[in-house]
Amino acid sequence: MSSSDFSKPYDPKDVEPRWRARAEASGWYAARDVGAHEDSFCIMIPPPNVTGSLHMGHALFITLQDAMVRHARMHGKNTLWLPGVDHAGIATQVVVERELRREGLTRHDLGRERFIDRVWEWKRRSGDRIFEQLKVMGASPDWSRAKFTMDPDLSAAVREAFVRLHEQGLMYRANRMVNWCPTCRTVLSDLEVDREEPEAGRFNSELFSFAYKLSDGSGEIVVATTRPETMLGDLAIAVHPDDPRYRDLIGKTVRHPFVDREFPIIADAILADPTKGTGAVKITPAHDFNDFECGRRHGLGEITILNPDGTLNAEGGPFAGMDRFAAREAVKKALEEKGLARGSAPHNIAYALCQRSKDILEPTLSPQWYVKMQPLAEPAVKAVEEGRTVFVPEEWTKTYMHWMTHIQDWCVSRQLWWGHQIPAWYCADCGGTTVQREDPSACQHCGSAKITQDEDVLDTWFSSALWPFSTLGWPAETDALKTFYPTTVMETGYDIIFFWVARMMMMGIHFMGEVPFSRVLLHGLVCDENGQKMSKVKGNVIDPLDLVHGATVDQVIANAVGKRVSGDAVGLDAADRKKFLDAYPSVGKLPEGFRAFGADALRFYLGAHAPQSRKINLNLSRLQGYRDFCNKIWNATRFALTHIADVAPRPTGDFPTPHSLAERWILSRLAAAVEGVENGITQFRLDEATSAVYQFFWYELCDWFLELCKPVFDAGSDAEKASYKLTLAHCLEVSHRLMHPLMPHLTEECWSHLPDAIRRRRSDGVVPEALAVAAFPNAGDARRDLDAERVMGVLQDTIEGVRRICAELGIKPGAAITVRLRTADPRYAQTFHDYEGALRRLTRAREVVVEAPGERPRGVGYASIHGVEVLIPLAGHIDPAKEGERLEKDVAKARKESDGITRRLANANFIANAPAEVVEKDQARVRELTERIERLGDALAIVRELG
RNA sequence: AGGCGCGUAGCUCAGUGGUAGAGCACCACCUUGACACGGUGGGAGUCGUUGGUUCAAUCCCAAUCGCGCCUACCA
Repeated sequence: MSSSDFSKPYDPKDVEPRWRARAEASGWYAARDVGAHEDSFCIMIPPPNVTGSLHMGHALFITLQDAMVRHARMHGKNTLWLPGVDHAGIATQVVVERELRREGLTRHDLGRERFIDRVWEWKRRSGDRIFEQLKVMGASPDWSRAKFTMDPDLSAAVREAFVRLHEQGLMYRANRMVNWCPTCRTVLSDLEVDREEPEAGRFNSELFSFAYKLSDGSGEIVVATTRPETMLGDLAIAVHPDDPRYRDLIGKTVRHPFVDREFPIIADAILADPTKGTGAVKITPAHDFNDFECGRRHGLGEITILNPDGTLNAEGGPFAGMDRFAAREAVKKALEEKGLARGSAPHNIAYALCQRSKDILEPTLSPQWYVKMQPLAEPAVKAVEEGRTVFVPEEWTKTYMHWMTHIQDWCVSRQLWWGHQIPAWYCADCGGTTVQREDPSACQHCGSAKITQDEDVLDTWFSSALWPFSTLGWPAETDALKTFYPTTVMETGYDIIFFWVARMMMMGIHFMGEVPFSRVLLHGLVCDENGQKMSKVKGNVIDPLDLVHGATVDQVIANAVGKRVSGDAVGLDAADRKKFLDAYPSVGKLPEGFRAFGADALRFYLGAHAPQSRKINLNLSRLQGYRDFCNKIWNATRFALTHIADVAPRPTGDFPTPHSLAERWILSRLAAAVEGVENGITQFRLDEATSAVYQFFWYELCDWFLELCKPVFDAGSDAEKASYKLTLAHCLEVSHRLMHPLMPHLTEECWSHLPDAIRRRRSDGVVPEALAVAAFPNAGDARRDLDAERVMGVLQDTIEGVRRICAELGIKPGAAITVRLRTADPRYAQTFHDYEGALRRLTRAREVVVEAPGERPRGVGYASIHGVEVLIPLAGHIDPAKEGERLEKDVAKARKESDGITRRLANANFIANAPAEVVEKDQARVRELTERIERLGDALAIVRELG
């Protein structure tokens, strides 16, 4: 067995790579194509971009999905987590073009074929890097099924989908207004457009006014624009029909000052708004969405003035060849010179920017392919209305519905080279379009061989929309599809509901006849400590791998601002450091830099946040806390192993028969933890799962049960020892299985060290090869025992009471004290007797005496807990002033609580309306408090006499 | 402009119609043979503000302030 020697401190750098290697050599994560859907569990990994490297968003989805997947697998489900990467059209092409630019080349220098070869080469070089990084995080997908959206089979699925949609009249080509990016030289879908709002209190543009002279020489009409250069494409001026300023001008024409053109002043109540600008709008049908509509309404035609690169074409007349921004200034200047300028005013517009290049987009007229959305959207809306697909958290349902019911046709063609080329061929002879599955050799319509394929490729999201079934072999009717479609869960970020989730819903229902997944789980964004989105510009990006492997603060900052330098972090300046430290104040508390927190600690940390919160603000000191928890698990296991090597086998198929109160108690708490984790994982509340297990393991198993084991191991009878050993070993073993979906590496390592006798066997009696393929804990592993919890609670509170007296009276831990416990309850008395050794050990008392209630001697530290009186005689040592202060504090606390409840009980309306159990609980509590106050009062009186 | 979300301890976050919880941080004590990446004890919040519903509101409703996100428009 490859395992550590359990050398002292926990070291993830040692543990994690070893288990990663073992997992890779194993078949643990393989799913089976059984052809039957029952008992299957399937999640499709949201495919990261080939260009990408691991970021916090990936780390988060790996944590959430892997926990669900491991949990399902351990429950014996036929579990498929299918990994893959996306070709990410624009993103990848941009990266490769950037690389070319460093060699002084553009893609046009290479030509389409050689450029695509180049991208493939780049993909081969770096394409699997993201998988390696997923492995570092401990992800457990079925690697043998890894897919790439440009694989031959997935490309065939894309073409099949395109052709079918075309045959069904749902895929069509149209000449419409689109958002054009002059830098990327492609059209973008509405979703790929970013809006840049102006900063508060600042103007980002100006509204420039100028006059058109009327053709008949009778005057002029003044229009206003933020884009003066577009006037070169103007074909009308629109005014509101009821606007008295312009009513008489309707029907007249104006003369263009720079090109030989006359055009009319028209009435358009839809577009013209008398309250805006001058009330007269210049109409540029080819370069504005509203103007285009207006132009169509009035049959104005369109004049395109821009080249694809954003320079002006021949229509620009004297301005032809100029860049659009240069042309803007030139047009303004020319208008001034002609005496047509009418001033300008500061103005604000929300620029439409390219998501990739950040360039300002130009609305342009262009022929593109569209998918008709309405017939696809309707069933997808219905599916959610009927609950066949459910969103968690459910408030996203509204967002989905709103978008789906206001949906526009989807522009799916892109003027790129990297992607799935559109399977449409245009005939030079008859002008017809041939769309088919196999590359045609002749025009479908006239038989001509002079056909050329559409140059464009499909939007990346088109192939992504098919992901839940294209990855399972569609369009063939495969066993994989039968087994895993519809998938169980789709887990992803809320930021791609429209891009991806909605489109998968539509395509899944359309092509498969069934929703692609029954639950959509949406997680939030991982942000910096102050809640700011991570970005290179802000300098607050943290690479999860730095957290896993450890790094100096400077290295992390270098990554954050994108100044990754091998070796030293050269080039960092004070501003970079300040930006980063402002974003992460708690880094100041990590003097030795970032330790290797390990993938398990990072997973546990990410899992500890409510997944449905919109933001997860990265807090490094909290992460450190979970790293400490890993160490705690490590050490507890290490301690236990020194005692349980000879543990007896667990009674067949059941949990140990608990002999003592402490054992019954810890098994009961274990049952609670099992329940908490089970519910947490199945209800998409990993935070509740992590907290259940953290609470149990640290505060119950380690702080109490382990400590209660020690006196038994020291001085118990053989039978007692054997029993405690079994219970301890059992709790550990179940804990390891319980925590495995959250912390796969650490738990594998710890579990591998447990004696075979204690490890849960499979139904065939064989010890599983690893936790990854072991059974998840269930009701057979532990049982709640509320009676044990109650009595144990008294013992715990009594011990804590003694400690508090000692701490607050300043009694040194070494002092030889005698603790007297007085109770009239024989059950408690028996418990105190049974745990006399533990009581001494845990309170550091020399002697513990259990006795019946009686007169109180003078000079004692005193407390009253659950009717148990705790007395610590300290004749000679005690400071009456301190003891008095302590008792007064206790009395005040009890009185305050009691008063509050009494006030409530005095309210007749409360008695009449509140549920009976609430009233009874209150009454019982008041009785207890009254008794306590009485006894504390007596004690206080005696102390006052002394003082 | 419309929609959504958030505002709880110094920080990061859970939570509930019955007078509040965690981790970290803080204070004091303890180097006890799993762990100082530890143990013990302690302090700390008028649950953004104002109204309303209720016997009872941090929780439900309304308004308001502050922050964030999304969608749309912008001559």
